[in-house]
Amino acid sequence: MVIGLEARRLLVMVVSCTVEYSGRTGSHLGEGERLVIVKGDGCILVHRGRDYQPVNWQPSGCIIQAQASNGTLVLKAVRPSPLESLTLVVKDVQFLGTFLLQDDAEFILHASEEEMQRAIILQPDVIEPGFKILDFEKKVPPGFVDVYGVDSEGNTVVIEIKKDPAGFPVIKQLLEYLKYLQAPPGKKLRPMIVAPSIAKGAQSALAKSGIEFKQLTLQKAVEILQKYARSDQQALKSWL
Amino acid sequence: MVIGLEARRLLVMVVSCTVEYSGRTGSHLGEGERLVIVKGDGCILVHRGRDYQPVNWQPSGCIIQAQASNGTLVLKAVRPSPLESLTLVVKDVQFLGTFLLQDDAEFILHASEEEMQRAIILQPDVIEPGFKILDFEKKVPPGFVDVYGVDSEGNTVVIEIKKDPAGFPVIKQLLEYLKYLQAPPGKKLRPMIVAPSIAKGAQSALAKSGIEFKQLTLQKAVEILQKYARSDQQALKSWL
DNA sequence: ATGTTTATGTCGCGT
DNA sequence: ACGCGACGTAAACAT
Repeated sequence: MVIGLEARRLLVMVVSCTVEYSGRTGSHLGEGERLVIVKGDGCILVHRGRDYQPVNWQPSGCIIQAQASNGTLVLKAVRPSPLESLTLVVKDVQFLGTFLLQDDAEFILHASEEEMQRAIILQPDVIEPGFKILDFEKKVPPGFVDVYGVDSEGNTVVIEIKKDPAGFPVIKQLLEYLKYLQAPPGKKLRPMIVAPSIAKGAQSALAKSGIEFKQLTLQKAVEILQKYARSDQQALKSWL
Repeated sequence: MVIGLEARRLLVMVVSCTVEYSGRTGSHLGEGERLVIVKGDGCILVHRGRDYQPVNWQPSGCIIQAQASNGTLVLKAVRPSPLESLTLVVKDVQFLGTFLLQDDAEFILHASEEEMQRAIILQPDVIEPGFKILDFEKKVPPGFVDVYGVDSEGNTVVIEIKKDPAGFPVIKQLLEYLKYLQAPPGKKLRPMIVAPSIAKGAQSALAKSGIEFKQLTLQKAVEILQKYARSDQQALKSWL
């Protein structure tokens, strides 16, 4: 008897089983009770009683077959490339249910770096009075300059934004960008890192690099966004 | 009314809910049906109908509170450090169950590097004819030499094993080990990397370093292990 | 189809 | 507690 793994349906079961994995490497898990989830897109998760991550799994896009014989159910999930297979031998089913999840909502992730950028664009003087934006996501060969503008005296300001404490990598990255940028005649090129703080060991390297640092916390950025955007505050006002 | 989140128990529910996350960054997910899992160690997973990974989650070790009011259940999972919170507003419960998973099995992951080492130890001439093992996991100040032996001419061979394509780090590591090793008088010291392949940019560095490269794939290693070990083939013969 | 980069990565280990 | 590297990382994005 073969269980029809209903297309588009979510299969949830609590079972006693063993799990074998073979592929990029291999694993073995003896008998025990686990929560098994099979999703409609052909991925499978085997969860134990603790830990965020499943003890065994197979990502979406693999072929799942199930067959029962002699009172045991064997679930097999094979991923074509890279070739790897997950095999569950189910001895005992404590719970089994299938669900059709009605879920059309859009998932919105607020990338804080993007919000910091938006805050600077909306209110450039958060950097310093008189700062004007010329461009953002400006293309240079190694990547994109987050914000590009001029200060009150006409000097070019090149801003790299970091949501985390600014460390060596961002210093290196910004120095790389500078190779492809230059200030107008008689003006200076002011490289600047905008971040909530400076990483522990990076203070002296930052000083030596000639890069300026301007503190901007996510909280401050959010305040600015709130001030300018009356709509879309729902996600923000539920802080606690 | 507050649901008692039974200690050590696994809570599984299929609900219609909204999810807000705020912490390292933030996210918003409108109403829809999802599978929610709360484990005994205080982690929470919100799964949609597709994809291996949960759409929202909180790792283990966070404080989970639940309160019901006006027909809606609010689940909150707060992680102290880094401070972040996940909030579910549950409108409708399609399924709810709690389970006590009896699971004492040990999870065994076959680290392929270890199996490559075992294959070399079982059959040293997989490296080259006449190669003899003197020691493995041999202690040197910076770490452990994977395999240590002599070739047919009495030269000392120092082997570092990598399961992934050998890159710069392993070259550096092996060179480090060499500082603490020396060949017998009149003999050579032969550093060697054993790996399935050489990483993209590492070819020339490897040549310059004076380190030899011997290809050994996991598959070849497994073949050798199979040849020598008649037992423990169960995990291997169930392919497909 | 393959390679590269990101991530609310998570997790384990060493200091 | 913090920093670092590994992971069967997975997934998105570019080639």
